[in-house]
Amino acid sequence: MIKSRVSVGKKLAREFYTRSDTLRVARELLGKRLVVPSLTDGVRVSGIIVETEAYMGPEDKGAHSYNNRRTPRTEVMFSAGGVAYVYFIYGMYYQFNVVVNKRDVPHAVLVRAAEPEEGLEVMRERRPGKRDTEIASGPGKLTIAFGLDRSYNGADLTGERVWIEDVGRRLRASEIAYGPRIGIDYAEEFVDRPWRFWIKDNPHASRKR
DNA sequence: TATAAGATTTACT
DNA sequence: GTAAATCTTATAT
Repeated sequence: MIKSRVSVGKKLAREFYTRSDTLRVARELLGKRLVVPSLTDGVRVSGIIVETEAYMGPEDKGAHSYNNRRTPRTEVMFSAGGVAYVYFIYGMYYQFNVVVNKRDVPHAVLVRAAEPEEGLEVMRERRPGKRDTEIASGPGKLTIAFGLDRSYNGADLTGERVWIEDVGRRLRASEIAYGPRIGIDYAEEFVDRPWRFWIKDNPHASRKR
């Protein structure tokens, strides 16, 4: 059996994440490759990011860091961009975020969905009975498939545990769709802000609501 | 200490 | 379409 092969990628540098235009970073993460080498079992999994959401505390009522709320959970968002923010939600799921912007500006981008590339067999085991388009088509599903848990909170994305790389894919504006974020009905006037981005017509994005 | 709600998914009616 | 699963965090006694 022939091992599937993927294109060579270039790990995104700190400067990609520390930019102050968080919405732009959220858009530019589309088409990039999320890589988890999984040092424990030696299996490397990766996939192309196809859906993101921007969270821009302190102004954003949908963000955990709204009004600069600083707690043990939100602390990592106050770091300079380029680290992971992983938190547990609904008693069942982890969510994987990328911290963006300068130190003390608590912005983050939630990675909501990915198209699996490397380690597909392992991901299928972690997501039994699911079609390939459902393996990482949502933020909770993605963390299960990629094996991301709380131990990755605060991980440096320029390090060796988890990172995002450029695969030379350049998306046209017409290939990017946007709309309101999901699951933040409590956020009042921020509910309808079109801060969710996905690759248009990509079957690996989360289902429409 | 207690309570409510959550950046979700799944199974079931 | 509705609800259960299940636990951390924030906020209020």
